[in-house]
Parts: sequence; C-alpha cells; structure tokens
Amino acid sequence: MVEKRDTKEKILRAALEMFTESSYSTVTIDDIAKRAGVSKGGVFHYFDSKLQLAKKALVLGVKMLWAKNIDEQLDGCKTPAEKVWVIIDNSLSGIIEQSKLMRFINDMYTYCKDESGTMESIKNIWEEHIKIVKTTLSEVGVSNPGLKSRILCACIDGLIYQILTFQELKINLDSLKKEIYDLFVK
Amino acid sequence: MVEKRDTKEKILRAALEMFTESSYSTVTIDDIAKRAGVSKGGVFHYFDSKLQLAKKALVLGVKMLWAKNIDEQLDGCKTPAEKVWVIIDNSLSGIIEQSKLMRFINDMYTYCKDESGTMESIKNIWEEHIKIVKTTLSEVGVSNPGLKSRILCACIDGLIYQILTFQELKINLDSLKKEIYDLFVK
Amino acid sequence: MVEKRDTKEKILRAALEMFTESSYSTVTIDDIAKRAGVSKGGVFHYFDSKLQLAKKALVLGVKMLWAKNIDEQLDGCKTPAEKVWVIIDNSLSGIIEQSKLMRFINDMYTYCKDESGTMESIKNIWEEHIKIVKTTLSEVGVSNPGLKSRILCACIDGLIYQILTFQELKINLDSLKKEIYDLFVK
Amino acid sequence: MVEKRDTKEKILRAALEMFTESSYSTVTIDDIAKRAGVSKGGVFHYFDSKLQLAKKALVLGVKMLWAKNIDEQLDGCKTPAEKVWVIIDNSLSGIIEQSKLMRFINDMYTYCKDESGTMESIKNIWEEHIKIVKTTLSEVGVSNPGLKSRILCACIDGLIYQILTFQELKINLDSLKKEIYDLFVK
DNA sequence: CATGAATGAGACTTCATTCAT
DNA sequence: GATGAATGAAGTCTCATTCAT
Repeated sequence: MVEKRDTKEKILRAALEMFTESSYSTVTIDDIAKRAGVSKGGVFHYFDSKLQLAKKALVLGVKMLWAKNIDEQLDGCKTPAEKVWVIIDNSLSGIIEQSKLMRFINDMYTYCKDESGTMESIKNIWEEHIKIVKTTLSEVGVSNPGLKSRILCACIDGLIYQILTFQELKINLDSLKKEIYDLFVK
Repeated sequence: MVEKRDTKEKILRAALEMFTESSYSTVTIDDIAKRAGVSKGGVFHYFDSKLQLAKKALVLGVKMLWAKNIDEQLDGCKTPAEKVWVIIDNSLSGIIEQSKLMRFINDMYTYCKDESGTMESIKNIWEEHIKIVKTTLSEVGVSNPGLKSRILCACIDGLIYQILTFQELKINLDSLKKEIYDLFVK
Repeated sequence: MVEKRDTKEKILRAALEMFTESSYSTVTIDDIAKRAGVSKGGVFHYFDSKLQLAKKALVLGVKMLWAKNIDEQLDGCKTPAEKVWVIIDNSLSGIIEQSKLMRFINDMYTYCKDESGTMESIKNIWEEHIKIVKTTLSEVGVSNPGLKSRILCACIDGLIYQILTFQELKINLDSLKKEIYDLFVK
Repeated sequence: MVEKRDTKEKILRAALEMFTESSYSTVTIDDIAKRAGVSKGGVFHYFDSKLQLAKKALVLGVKMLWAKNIDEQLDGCKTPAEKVWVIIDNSLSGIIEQSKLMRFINDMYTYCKDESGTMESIKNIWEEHIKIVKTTLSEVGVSNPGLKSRILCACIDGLIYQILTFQELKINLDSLKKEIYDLFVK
C-alpha cells in the first residue's frame, strides 16, 4: 500500500535526476530503473511510456523548484523593497539547479510542442510566479509593474541560461543581484 | 572544385535547418541527406559523424544569426542612445529565429558539455557581442556598463527563452522594447 | 467449494471467448483475468500456464459446439434422409460460431503439434462425429458411406473455412444446404 | 542492381518458409534474417515491419501454390471430364503444402481482418480459381455448376483442413479422389 | 566523388510468471 | 484463496556507420 506509492515516487525522482543531467534521448529506461533500484519492467508497471514518465518528472521538477516556499519568505518581509530583494536573491542563488531544470524543460519542449497539456501546465506555474513578482513590484511603486515584472523574470531566466550554456557568469553573482535590484527598484 | 564546396555547404545548411526545427536525436542522417539532396553516404563523405556535423551546423547558425551585420547598423547611428535602441530592436525582432537557435544550442550543450571546443567557440562569439553592448552602454554614460551589458543581454535571452518555451510573450513586443530601453538608458 | 469451481469456470469461459475472438498470442492473461473478473494471479492459481489454459479452453469449446445435442435431434427424426438433413442444416446454421472455433483450433495446432494430447482429444471428438454421419449415410443406403461421410464433413468444414477467411459465402446458404443434400442423398 | 532484387527475394522466401511452418508470433525477425542469411537490419531495409513482410510473404505463397500452372494442364486435357479429374488430383496431391499455406492464411487473418487489402487480394486469387472450376463443371454438363463448383472447392479445402489439424486422413487419398470425382461428375 | 545496401548495437516495450502479503 | 507489484527474457524496430561498387 505505502510500498506502491514509494516505488512510483522512487522511479519519478530517479527519472527527474537523470533527465536533468542528460538529455531525454540519452537517458535510457534501464538507467532510470537502475538508479531507482527497480527492474526495467517495474518502470512500465507505473508509467505507460518513457515520454509519459519524462512529462511527469518534468512537472514534478518544476513544482519542486518553482513552488519552493517563496511565499513564506515573502511573508516574512517587512517592506516591499525587501520582497523584491528576496525574489532576486532566491532565484539566482539556486542558479545551477535552475539551469539544469531549464535544460530539461527545453529538451522536453521538442517532444511536447505538438501536443497540449504538459507545456501548458508548466506555463501555468510560471504565470503564477510572474503574478507574485508583479504584485510585489506594484507595492514598491514602480511604473509599469506589468511590463517590469516580465522583464525582471526574463533577466533572471537569461542569466540562468548563460550559466546553462557557458557554465560560468564571469561576474560576481552578488554584484549582479545588487545591480538588478537597483535597476528595477531604483 | 566549386561543386565540392557546394555539396558540403548544402549538407551543412540542411543540417542547420533540421536541427533548429527538431532535436538532435530526432533528426536522422537520412533526413538531412534527403533535404540536402544527397545520399546518406554523401553526408559521411564530408563529415566524420553526426555529432561533428551538428557542431559545425551549430557554429554556422550562431555566426549567421549573431554576427548579422549589426556592426554596419551601429555605424549608421548618430548617437550612442540610438545604438542601444538598435541593439534591443535588432535582437528582439528576430525573436522566433533566435529561439530556435537557442533550442539547438541548448540541445547540443548536452552532447558537448564534457568536451572543450564547440561551446567555447560559441562562447567567444557571444563575448564579442557582449563587448559591443558594453562599449555602447559606456558611450551612453550609464553606471556600471560591464554589469549592465550582461544584464541587458540576459534580459533579451530570457525573453527569447520565454518565446521558445511558451510560444508567446503575452505582451506587446514594442512596449517591451521601449520599457527595456528606458530601464537601461533612462 | 462451489465458489472454487465457479471461479475456475469463469476463467475458462473468459479464455474461450477471448481465444476465439483473437489469436493466442494477442490475448494476454491480463485480458482474460479482466474479463473473468479476477486478478492476474488468480488465473495462475487455477491453471499452470497460459498454454495449459488455452488447451483446456479449446477442449471446452469443441465440446460445447460439436457435442451440441445433435443426438437428441437425430433421435427425433423419422427417416434416415431426414437425419442427413439435420446434420447438414445443423452444421451450417452455426457457421459463424464454427468458423471462430476453427480459427482457434488452427491457432492452437501450431503450439501443440509437437506434443501428444490436446489435438488427439479433439480428434477423438471429431471421429465420434464422423461415425454418426457414417452411420446415418449407411441408413440412407448410399454407396461407400465411409468415404462419403468424410467427404460430407470435409465439405462442411471447407465452407466454414471460407467463411472464416473471406467473411462471406457469396451464395445463399439455403441453396447450398439443399444442393449438398441432393449431392449426397440423391 | 541484381543483388538488390535477390536479397529482397531471399528474405521473402525465408519468411514464407518460416511462416508456413510456425505461427506469425512464434517466428521472429531474427529467425527469418538468419535463414535468409542477412542481418536483422537487412530485413527492415526492405520491409517496413514484420507484419508487412508477412503479408507480402502470404501473397507470394498463395500465388506460388494456387496459380501453379494449372492452366497448362487443363489445356492439355482432351475431355471436360478429364479436366475435372486434373483439378481434383492436382489440389489433393499437394495437400501437405496446401495445409501449411492454409494455416498461414488462417493465422494472418487474425492480424489483417480489420484492414482491407491483404485478405482481399487473396480472395481475388481464390475467386479466379473458383471460376475455372465452375467453367469446367459447366463443360461437363452438370446441373448448378455455380453451386457445385463452390461445394467441390469446399470439399477439397475441408480435406486440407483435416490434414492440417489431424496430420492424417485415415483414408486412402486415391480412393477419396475417385469418390469425389464420381460424386460431382457421376 | 557518390551511392545505398548491409550491419548490428542498443533502445523501448510487452507479458508470462512468481511471490510476498 | 486472492491480489497485484515486481521481474526479466525476449521481441520489434531504429539508425549511425561502413564499404563494395
């Protein structure tokens, strides 16, 4: 009973780990099974196909990283400005993890672009995040919070992308955070 | 003689087209050969392996898109501020093409991360671009042009990434350009 | 106790249904279990293997269709000629069912040809039937009843086979019955 | 050039041999490749899938056996009655081969029944054969040649089926031929 | 130079069967 | 008795790569 949930969970986590490390096509069901400690057949007992497993793993990954209790941290802030700082600081601190997830999302996009569902659900989680940023920027009192929230998030994504592609930022992360903060909050 | 160069070129372009449309593993040598109008064996006559071909195609793609005569356009500008606008406008106008290339880069990263060479050469092209942006921002007189140039480029990359992943920006592109311009040039 | 017999019977009937509809290799234990309303393990509780189950189902099917109270019907006939008609009419009226069973027999033949037992027992049932036909033809007074009984049965089998393979006979069934009757009884 | 046709032919013949000996699901692509003397990949170079190969092999088999130069033999006959004898003699002489082919046809039926094409083309060949029998019976001057031709063919099919299922006829083949001849030609 | 037939490693997936609960 | 999670052997099919012509 509890076992069942556990095995499925184990497979899902193993899949997430592997798919964030390598590309979808490079990772084999065998690899995942081995890492999860189950047999190849076991994977198919819980998931219909490799693709379905990857999709589920992707959603899990996005939820784990993006839905990371940022709400609590924002609640603990005294001023709106502080909130902005928390958002920037938070996003860029887990930049390596973020970049791996981004790679995975990007990879899966190729396999899911013609279907509706998977990317949609990720988009929804993403939009939730944008909304929080927008509200926060509004509270700070900046002009055009709608546009600015998207630009701020794009900024962070772009930096993550640079890390992903080049493995380094060449600039001190803390200076970057500060500069971004100044740019948006003035 | 000229023929030779042509065939190789044809294969390279066909590969670039296909690899920007689908993922590396999805595209087959057969597909590329067919699109290039040569035989499967022909591809291996000019390239050692699929991976080598993909790398060459990637570099070609990056050069074609990033090294796109921006220099000339910048030369035509009268004020530094105008140059910044050209940079922003240019990058975001070809956003669909950019996003496809980004996907390809991302895809190849998985296959090349453990080796030195390919990603390095792309990085170099990228750094060239950053340098131009930095110089331009300096001329405008903003503070911390080094940091700001990276942030501006990250901003643009992040927007491209959103297009790539979600197929839409939900915001008018021109308003975005203007807002970004204001943000960085004030 | 009674339950036990019931479960086994349920499985057997479910198996017969499925094996007459699709081929042995296409039908899975899961399918049978589902149709019988038991678990996969349940099937193996009553039968050693898929093949053994199929054999038992085959014999059941043959008995159900061939041993179908033809004796009673023959007993009700007043003349030997009437008996011949009953045999022909009976066999060809259930032609669709017969053809499904024939397909199953044929299918199983591949899996059992190298072993003695299953096909033997079916053959025995078959020989019983031939004997009845032979006796009946003797009573009618035809020449060579031994040969003719086999030819008559072959005739019917051949028509069933045509139905099986081509799904239609292209000829009115009643005319056929009458013609066959005339041919053998004159 | 000639090679190409040869290899495809070799595979087709190997497939026909194996599929007439065992069931579709039991025969593996590996088996066929081995018997044809090519690699597994070679099979897929010429045929899209196992099923497609089996269909092609089936049609080949039917053509080879059914379209067997019966026309020439019939042309050589002096009287219509002689023709009938040739038909009966011919069909029942190759009864073992016929029964193997029948098993294959039957087997494939399961996999092709929901699609149009394969069984249709076999049916056409079959109908051709019926037509010849009908014409011959007409020439002999029997009543209802349309019905009788179908019954005669059914007779032969039924005997083939008995051979297939029980491996023996229990009756001398020549007596059978004679009896059938008498039955239809009188 | 060019072709495309041939190879074979390796991927995904199915499914009969076992067994702990 | 009954369940269904787990196994793993085996099958189909793909595709980069080679090589004779």
